[in-house]
Amino acid sequence: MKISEIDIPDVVSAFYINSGITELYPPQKTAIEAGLLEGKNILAAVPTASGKTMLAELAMLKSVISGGKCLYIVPLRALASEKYERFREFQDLGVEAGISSGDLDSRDEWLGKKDIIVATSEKTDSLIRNGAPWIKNITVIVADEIHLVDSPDRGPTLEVTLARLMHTNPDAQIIGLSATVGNSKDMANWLNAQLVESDWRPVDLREGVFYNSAINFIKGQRAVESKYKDELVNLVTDTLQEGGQCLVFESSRRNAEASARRLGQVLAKKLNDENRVEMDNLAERISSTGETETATRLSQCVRGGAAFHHAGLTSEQRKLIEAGFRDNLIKVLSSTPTLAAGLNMPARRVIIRGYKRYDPNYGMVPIPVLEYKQMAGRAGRPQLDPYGESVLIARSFEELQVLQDQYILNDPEEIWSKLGSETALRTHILSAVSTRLVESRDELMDFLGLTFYAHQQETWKLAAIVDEVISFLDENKMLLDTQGLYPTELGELVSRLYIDPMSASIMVDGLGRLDAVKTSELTMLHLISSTPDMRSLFLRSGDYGWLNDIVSEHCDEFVQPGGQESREYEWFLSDVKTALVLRDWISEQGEDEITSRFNIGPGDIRAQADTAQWLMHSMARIGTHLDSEYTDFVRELVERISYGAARELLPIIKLRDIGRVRARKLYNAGYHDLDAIRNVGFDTLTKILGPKIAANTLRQLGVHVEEGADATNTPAGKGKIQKNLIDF
DNA sequence: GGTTAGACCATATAGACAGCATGTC
DNA sequence: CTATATGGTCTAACC
Repeated sequence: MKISEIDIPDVVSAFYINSGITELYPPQKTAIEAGLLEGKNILAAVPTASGKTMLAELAMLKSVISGGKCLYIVPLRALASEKYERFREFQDLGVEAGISSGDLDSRDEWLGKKDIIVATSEKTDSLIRNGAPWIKNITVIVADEIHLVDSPDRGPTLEVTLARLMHTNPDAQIIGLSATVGNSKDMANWLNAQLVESDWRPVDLREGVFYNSAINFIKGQRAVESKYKDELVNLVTDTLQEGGQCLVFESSRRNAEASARRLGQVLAKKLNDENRVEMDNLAERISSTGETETATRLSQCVRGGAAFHHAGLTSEQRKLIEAGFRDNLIKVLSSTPTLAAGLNMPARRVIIRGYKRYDPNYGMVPIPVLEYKQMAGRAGRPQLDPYGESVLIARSFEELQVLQDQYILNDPEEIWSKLGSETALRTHILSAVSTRLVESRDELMDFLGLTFYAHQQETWKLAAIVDEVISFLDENKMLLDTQGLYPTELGELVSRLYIDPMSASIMVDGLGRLDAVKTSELTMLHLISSTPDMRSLFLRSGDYGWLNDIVSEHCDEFVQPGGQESREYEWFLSDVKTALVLRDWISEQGEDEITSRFNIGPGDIRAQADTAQWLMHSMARIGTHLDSEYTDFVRELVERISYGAARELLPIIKLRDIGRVRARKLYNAGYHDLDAIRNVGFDTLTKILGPKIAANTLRQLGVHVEEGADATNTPAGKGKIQKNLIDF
């Protein structure tokens, strides 16, 4: 089927034809035959890279051009950015795209004016809770990676949000995009959608298991030369010699880094020098992302054309690595499952080394088939690779057979709603009551009847948990359970802040008991660290001793001292550990000190600080609501977490270009507030901040700085020349 | 004497959403 | 209730 033959506006078909797409992929054709362009709901359960996004685009563009408005729901912020960048290309068609996720909002005034809005599922939920007026105008809803309703922690949000949208916008077209799963019919049934299911891929995928110097496919073998002792190195060089790239999936950060190091060491000697300059530049840019061990190690790998990728990297480091891999400067990327789902990062050969993952309850468990298929599906770049290869690694003949049966020949699991958990229901019941979506228990059960859970199981199974949750919310004064269900002011606040009602309850309780303890930074940081919304750091065996010392030293500062039972006490200690990272952060400890002291990555510091800031902000709002005398202290901590700075820097740190480091320099030089800085001469300030920043700072404060004053003092254009060298 | 393969033991364990109001080194 | 890869250290075997 050709683009020109389908029922879409001419401008749309012209857009695709101009970008070189004239023919539809088979799954896209099937979707159109199933009514994609006639407003029918569609569930497309097809492999990655088989044109899912474009399938949704066709329906969205058709709708927008006749005055509609679309919502594109994704599971990850990074994916939100990726889709947003793509949809911005529709600007020439007069179609405006917007984005809304925790860290990015459309620069333009209001999402209401946008035609296609990309948002994460939680952000969508939050927008609904906060009553975004444009939601009712939505005509097309796309749910990307909808199989994630199976996820225990985030699936419920997705299904409740979709149920709610179906409820408020019954005429909207729903397009679900899913990986291939065992029970896609169930999901299609829930969405009242036509099921489009296909195994078609634009690049041939060969799935095999490496054993005894060869990749064993179901039919046939491929020998791999054993040049080195290291099997992984052999597998990688085998593909590199052919001109392809490799993606290696590992089960832990440590393994990901170790593999990248080994690969980098070998490849450094083998790589020809055609990209030497660019690679060294990339390595240089990576090492300038921070003076941490992670940055050093990563940079070292990149010099050998290898890299690792995991959540301990800062987002800047991740972006550099992703770009480096796309530009083919990095030949092998060794990654934890960060890259397994979502981002578009294919490679000719995917090596799945860690097919088991540690679970504290069960030990090492094999990953689900669904996850294996997602990783394997990364193999083969459309148009660039003649085929894609995925390789599992076996250490024995028995393992080889098990892996073939278990993964290659096996079908993905069924997905099951995880809405039946107390945690999930707590937040969504509060939301439904707070927004007046439901005003009684019966209405609540009716609403829950629209969820995926209800389509798989009987809702009466939920009744007992629903009762428990309602009495929890009632006891904690977030709703009134009288003749019906009514929200309290606190309940509405908690729902809008988007925190777990359990966290709110811990905060309310903690704020009420501050008078009884010696209230310090640590008190507050530990309080938020003890909420379920904060993911506390892993407790290592060596931590026990020194954490104990700190705890006894500060024992009068904790609102919730550790429980008696050893398991409870361990949780307490890991909360304390988390609080200590945050305390170091707001005490201006260097990144490298924190990362080495706690053995975490630089990205972890940022992630913990981000969450902490959100929770501290929430606690400030709750404090205001309760008229707590500690509210000002909490607000100050919000600021400090945001900048990672001590209290005394707050007056000056809000200046643009001035962060924790430069503010400290200014402070130590004796400039403690804006007035003091305003009165420093340009020359003096230049000695502290350099000419460029000094000039900008003074201009922000309304001081006139002569045009070009900053440029003259720069060693004539030197910076620029170097930059060019670096960039090209 | 120096090197290396293999045994033994200690150690550590994936990811990432949200509020709010605008800009770090 | 469930595991295992890694890397350091030590020992035995080897040239």
